[in-house]
Amino acid sequence: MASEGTVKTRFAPSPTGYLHIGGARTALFSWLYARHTGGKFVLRIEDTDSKRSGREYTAQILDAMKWLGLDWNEGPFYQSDRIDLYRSYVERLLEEGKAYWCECTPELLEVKRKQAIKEGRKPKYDGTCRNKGLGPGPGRVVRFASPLTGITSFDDAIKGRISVNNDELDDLVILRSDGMPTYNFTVVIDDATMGITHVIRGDDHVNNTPRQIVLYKALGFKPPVFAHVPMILGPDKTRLSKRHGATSVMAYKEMGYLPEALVNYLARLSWSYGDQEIFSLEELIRYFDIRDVGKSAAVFNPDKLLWLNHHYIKQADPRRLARLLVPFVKRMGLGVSDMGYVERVVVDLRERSKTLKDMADLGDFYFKDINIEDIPEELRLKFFRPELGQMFKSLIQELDVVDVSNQEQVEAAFMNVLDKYSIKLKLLAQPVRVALTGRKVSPGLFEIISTLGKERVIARLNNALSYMEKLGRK
RNA sequence: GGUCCCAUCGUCUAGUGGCCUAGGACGCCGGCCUCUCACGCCGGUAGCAGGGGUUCGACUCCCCUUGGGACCA
Repeated sequence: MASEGTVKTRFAPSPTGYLHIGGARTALFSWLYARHTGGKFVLRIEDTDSKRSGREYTAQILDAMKWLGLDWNEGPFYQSDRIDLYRSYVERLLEEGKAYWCECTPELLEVKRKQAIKEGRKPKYDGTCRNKGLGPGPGRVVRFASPLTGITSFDDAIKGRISVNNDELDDLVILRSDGMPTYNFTVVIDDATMGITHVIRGDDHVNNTPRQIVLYKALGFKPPVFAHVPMILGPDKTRLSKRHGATSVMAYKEMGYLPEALVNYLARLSWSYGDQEIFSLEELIRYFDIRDVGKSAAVFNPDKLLWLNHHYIKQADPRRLARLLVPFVKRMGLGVSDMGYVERVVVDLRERSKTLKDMADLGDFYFKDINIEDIPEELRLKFFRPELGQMFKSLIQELDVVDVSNQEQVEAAFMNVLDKYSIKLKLLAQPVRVALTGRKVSPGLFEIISTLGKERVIARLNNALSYMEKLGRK
């Protein structure tokens, strides 16, 4: 029960698919505005189109909302539970003469529509049944008697004042012949009866708004504040869709993105706070205001999201990162036992991993044995030269007597070897790296050695050493 | 087609009539750091769609054009 003046926003997805990037941004703005004003945020599932709605999608949407951290104060409400309510309002409009039964068949309407277009007239309902005084009957629908003259306008909190001539408005169907209420009608009933004060939704609803406002008026409801947020576009400047790549929120989770990165990125699409790019959730709540939302559409930029993700990976608490990394490691078929170990791995890897997926890929060697056969032959021949054998042997001896968990001691062990043979670290570094990781690119050597631990390190160095010796004998 | 909306670097944006020789960020390019790759740091590249007004003065206000988007089917 919202007291007078308390903000109440909502997010009302229809469960016809996953929660996508655009929907998530709209939800985020609604949520932020509610949190910013100390108001309430309602979740409502618009599942009246039962043919296209799926219970599994509803669950997915709720999961995605939770993952993003967008919690709701009321709901989720399901429109399918409210059919009787909608019908009672249809009934009321009928009784008050503000709606009427219509027997025009879809086929007839289609003919008329084509005719109208041909003659250059607007293809809208011609009001044939408006004054027939019809009652219910098979195949009949209920239409709202929209005002024929005048102007409907509203002050959009983002776009400014928007006006439309009432003669542009159709006598829209509010109850289908199958007894189901239509979208434009149910939204109005829901938003009004739920006490929504600010309807924050996608730009694509601007044209529906005047139709809804005339309904509000006919029903005696006070229209809420409308705020239409601009679309998110793909690189080709058309509405973001699957063909532009991943658009489902949960797909980003699967790809190894952190929710705070996606939230931060999404918040900065059509919204800004001076020059600031990085926002904690607390800052977003503190600074967000619909007044600062821009009017124009924004192109989704995966590179910038990736940059933000990397930023948050670098910032994240290692314990949390370790926990989040595990599924990605397991997905590669590798096992994880010691979480303390994973934490150290994560610290080694985070500077150079933009996603958790990257981290798992780059750090596979922490979680599996590196046998000689696992190392590409090209690398073996290039780096495991027989003349390095002595140095490897010496390095193994040095490492064997220090505490490798201490990076300074590891470094000192290397220095001893380098001094002994009067060589630069450069000469030894890549061969050792390849021996330990099976690849040319990795975190710093001393870090790796510390993390891997003496046993793994010496085993891998020995593997490389015997390979060198074998090569030398040939 | 009709109606509605939008328009600053490639992209996200700051800018609300003089602070703009248009700022920041991503990306890109160059440099430094360096055991590889990164991180980091330093520097660079690039924009007010076009045309009319209004004004002493327009990125900022108005109009038109162009371009883009959405909705209605």
